[in-house]
Amino acid sequence: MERIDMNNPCGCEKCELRSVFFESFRGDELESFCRNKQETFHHRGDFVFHAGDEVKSFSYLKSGLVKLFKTMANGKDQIITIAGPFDFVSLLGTFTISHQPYSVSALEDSVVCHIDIQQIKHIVKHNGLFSLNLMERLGTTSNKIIQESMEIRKRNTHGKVAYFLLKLSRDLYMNQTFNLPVSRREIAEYTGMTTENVIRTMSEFRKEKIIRINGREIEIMDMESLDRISNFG
Amino acid sequence: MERIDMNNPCGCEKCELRSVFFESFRGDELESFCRNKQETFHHRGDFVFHAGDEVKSFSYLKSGLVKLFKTMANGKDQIITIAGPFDFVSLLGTFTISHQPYSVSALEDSVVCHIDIQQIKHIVKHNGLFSLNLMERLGTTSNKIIQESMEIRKRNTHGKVAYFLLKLSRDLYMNQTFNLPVSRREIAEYTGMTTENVIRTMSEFRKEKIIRINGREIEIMDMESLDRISNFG
DNA sequence: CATTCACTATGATATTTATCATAAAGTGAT
DNA sequence: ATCACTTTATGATAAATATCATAGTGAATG
Repeated sequence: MERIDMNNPCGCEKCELRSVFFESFRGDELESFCRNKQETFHHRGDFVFHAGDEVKSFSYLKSGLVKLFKTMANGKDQIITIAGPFDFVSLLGTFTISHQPYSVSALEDSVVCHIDIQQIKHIVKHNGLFSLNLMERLGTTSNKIIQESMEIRKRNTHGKVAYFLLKLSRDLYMNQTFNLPVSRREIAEYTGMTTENVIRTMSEFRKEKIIRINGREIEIMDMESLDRISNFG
Repeated sequence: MERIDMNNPCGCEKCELRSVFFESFRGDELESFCRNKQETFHHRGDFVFHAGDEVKSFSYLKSGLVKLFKTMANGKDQIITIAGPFDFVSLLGTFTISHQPYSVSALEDSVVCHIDIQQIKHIVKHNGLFSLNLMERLGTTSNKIIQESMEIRKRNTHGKVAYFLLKLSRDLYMNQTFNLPVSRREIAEYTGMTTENVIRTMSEFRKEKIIRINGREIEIMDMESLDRISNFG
């Protein structure tokens, strides 16, 4: 993890969260916000938080890709969700709990923005528009996680893998060819399957010419079939 | 569904949400709140919301027990969570979405409090302390759902059923003897198993003298074993 | 450059879970 | 009380998934 020293700390012109974090600021709130905002850079594989860490900041992903996960008693990880740019890395619990419930680590080189938790609480308390905007945004995030968890749960192994590949293709990369940001083991941790069955399922998709696999590169060749497997499997 | 006419609309002396809904009110907010708050009564089995209904209010459970669920394409239900007194029935999505993502129905006779969504948004916007309190409370709820979903997912069928029975006994009824508020089919919908396997698993627990079943009444006879099954199954 | 280690891959087998079939018991309505 | 319907129950079988074993591949490291 490296701290980023910025000459322009609030150079967030392209930030999708502008509407939440800036358009509702008043008076000296913006200045105070910029003064306290910190960015950290994390190489692929590095941790952003460890489960159990003290919650000091409210954080969101500026660029890259991270996974939120929990390490179970048997040492295996369980992935809760994968977050992309402008997704919150701290979930809502941040407001009530003192220690991170999940670990967060970088799947790709990532930049995370941290806002001091006390400062966020202060702004929420004193700026209603900001509160409302933040609440809407946080609600969407939590809802998405719950939604996705239900979607994956109801599918069989083929459906789970198809759903995951489609999610990457459609929501994250918006392209039918993309580089898998996760290992087969991580897909297993996310979908609740065994690694072997993820590999087997992807091999079957390959043999049936539904996808093409070239190292980390995946091309969805038969979107219709993959969709059918995702919806009926 | 019956509307309740109250002579004392804000007679919520025992409400656990007092701190969120009252202690942060200022000036005429309390009066306005009481004027607009509505309560509805729902008999066991009745719907509180149907998925797809327009979101008009922000709602929480005053008494009783409800389930939040989704009806899938194949007609089967998937239970997201079971909510008890003072749990929110509207999740966070309420702030962003226009239509209910889930159906809600009463497992026991229930009273639900509804606050006009526009009014809630207005208060959030103008009362920072209320915002912060509400956000904390909503965060806890969402977190609990996500948490629970992960807990269930990682268990095998025996572990799922054991976990569910322990949850009822410990969190909801705080007693090792209680009346099951749900059918075996609903346990299946909540845990993602088949009804037959829920029945079979409970029968096995009965045969092994871990639980006693007498109609709807369940007594956990061997808490230690059930705990072991929940934790290692 | 060799070595180690994680990842991908595949087959054989065991286990778990779902499906199908049947029946008894409970529930609500008339 | 009777009928229709749902829930609980159990067994037999099929299907899905996990486990175990083995090996090739690729990436990182000294």
